[in-house]
Amino acid sequence: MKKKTTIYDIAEKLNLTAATVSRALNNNLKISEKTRKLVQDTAIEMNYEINTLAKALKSGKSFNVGVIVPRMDSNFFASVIRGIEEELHSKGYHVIVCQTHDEEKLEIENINSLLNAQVDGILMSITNAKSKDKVFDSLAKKNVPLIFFDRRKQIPGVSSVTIDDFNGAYEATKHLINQGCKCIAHISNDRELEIFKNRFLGYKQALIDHGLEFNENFVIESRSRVEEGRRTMKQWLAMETRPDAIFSSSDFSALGAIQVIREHGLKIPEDISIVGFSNEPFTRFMELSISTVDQSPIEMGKITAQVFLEEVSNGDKIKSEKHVVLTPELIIRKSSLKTPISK
Amino acid sequence: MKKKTTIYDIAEKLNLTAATVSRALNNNLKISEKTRKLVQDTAIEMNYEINTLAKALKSGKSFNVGVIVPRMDSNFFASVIRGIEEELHSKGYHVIVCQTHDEEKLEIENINSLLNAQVDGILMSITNAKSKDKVFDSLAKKNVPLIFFDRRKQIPGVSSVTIDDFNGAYEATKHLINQGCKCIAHISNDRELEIFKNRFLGYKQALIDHGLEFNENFVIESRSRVEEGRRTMKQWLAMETRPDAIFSSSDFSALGAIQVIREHGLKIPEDISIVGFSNEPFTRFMELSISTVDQSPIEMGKITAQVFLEEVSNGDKIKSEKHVVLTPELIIRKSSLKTPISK
DNA sequence: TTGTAAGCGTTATCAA
DNA sequence: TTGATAACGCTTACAA
Repeated sequence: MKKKTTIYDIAEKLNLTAATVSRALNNNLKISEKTRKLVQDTAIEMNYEINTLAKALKSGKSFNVGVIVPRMDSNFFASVIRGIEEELHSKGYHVIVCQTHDEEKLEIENINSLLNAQVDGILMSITNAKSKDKVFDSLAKKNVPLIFFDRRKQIPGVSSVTIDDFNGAYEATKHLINQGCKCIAHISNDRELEIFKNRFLGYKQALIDHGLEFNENFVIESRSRVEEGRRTMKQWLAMETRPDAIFSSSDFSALGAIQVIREHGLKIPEDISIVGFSNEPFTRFMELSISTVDQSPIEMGKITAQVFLEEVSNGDKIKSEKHVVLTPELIIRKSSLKTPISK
Repeated sequence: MKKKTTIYDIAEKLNLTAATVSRALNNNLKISEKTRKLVQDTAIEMNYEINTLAKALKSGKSFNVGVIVPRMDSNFFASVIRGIEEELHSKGYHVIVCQTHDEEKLEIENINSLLNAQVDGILMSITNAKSKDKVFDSLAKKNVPLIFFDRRKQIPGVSSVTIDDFNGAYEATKHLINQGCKCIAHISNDRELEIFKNRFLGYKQALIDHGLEFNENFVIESRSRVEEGRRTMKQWLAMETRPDAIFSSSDFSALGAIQVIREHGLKIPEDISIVGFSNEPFTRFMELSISTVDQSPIEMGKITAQVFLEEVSNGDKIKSEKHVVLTPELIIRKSSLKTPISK
């Protein structure tokens, strides 16, 4: 029970040749119905299973794709990955997931080792936009499709799937303004990355459009983590005039801000209103549910996978970028609703 | 810039043979220092990169391992995976992650498609213990190492890495008893799975050891999800005598229980005390922080990977099971501390 | 120390 | 419709 059956074993048993067996197994070619049936039946009988490694060597395709995310213990990325998997499994692809933990070094390592694993493509949410062009160049040279989702970077020839972050941020900020907030602060993040730049711009534009003053002191960049949200909020509470609302580019830093606000004895949403970003499950489950912006991650994953499949099927044709932009949805919860809806 | 350089290209350029190049590249063998250096230098110069597919075909190893988890958007599983990755990357392995979403059908599909992807081993946390022996048999037949972590099943010859769930549950329950709770309910889960059986047994034993009555009505099986915790808690609150403490086998269902308790106007921990399991980050971040049991997931991942590596290096020797059991740590927070420590 | 040649399991091309 | 053969890129006895 050790050795695996190959097409040669089947061929031998049926007095055929491996080529014929291969054809019969792959259906499509010119093969008599009789031998096809015969081959397929004995294949089952002999427990034959194709050796994907051999097939991969021959075809030059591994049917593995790499997915690189900053982390996978957030609902957002886990859901994107799920979407990717659902779309790709049925096409025979497998997904190798790597985490960067927001470390550029790990990101580069991941790309290289995925290349080394002969993946047919890399779908990624970039961690850090600075000067990684060398790695991306080598991807291009090797003709390995690269597709960004969510956190992207402008690279000629590289497609992306994102949401309309500007709009999501604009609507969130507008909502806070409608709630009567006058001094809205923004927890931003590395604005070298488009998503954070756009969230910032949407926030700023909403202020301007509604006649509120934009104040640089009320925008701080921090990473998407609870501790960073805490740090940022502390800075603002130490200022002489404190904000009366926070629009955070991340649910995690929003949560950190909420903790600090409460520790200072302030009330949410009365004293300070909050809106986060991503619709992480905990925003719904908190005693004080958190308003946020949903990014339809599963759909994002599926579409990313589809874009990848398109690029693969296009093969060596002239590369063309494709940019899909999904529409975000503002979800209003307790943390920003000053006039509660009656139960 | 299309075609990749192979060892033949290098051989040709240096008037050597592919075999020599291969040897020079793989260091170890008998090769003159001179040619080795020469080969390695030109390899770099020509941008040579080994074709892992060919190597895999030849060696019969893909250097991919499959990891199957119920879900990866929980900190616990994400951290285990991280541990596995950290340990395995340095050995040249890649990790293919699959989620079962607690569906047995998906689990079987995942196993099969990982086998199809020629993985060198499967590390998994099983979803459902019932009658899957066929799949596991085929793993054994193919000589693909299988290692369970956390959620395991007793299969002869299969190693596992778990925590001492009995002890974790015992300590958690004892803590509730020490807090003065008399009627402690237990949110269990599929007890076909050892971890849940053991948590149940630890809970029960703690009751018995401390002279409390064990009542079957206060043990309900539910899946590890917020909604399920809600459902379970509602059942208990509808009973004539309600519990004064809950020990949940999952942080997620503990959270659901907490929501329902509050919706009924009851106070935590005064009216009902709660302890969860897994130390998910949200248990720490809640306004009402949740007591829980830490399972050191990263270490669990690393050890699981080590056990895998051992099995691989053992090769075809007689199989022997190995069972590593880690010690859990009870973390006491607000949800179960009736006499708060002074700040 | 290096070369020769076979083989890993498939598929594609050409011929029969 | 089927067979023979080469090729994918690498490793490894065996020979030289």
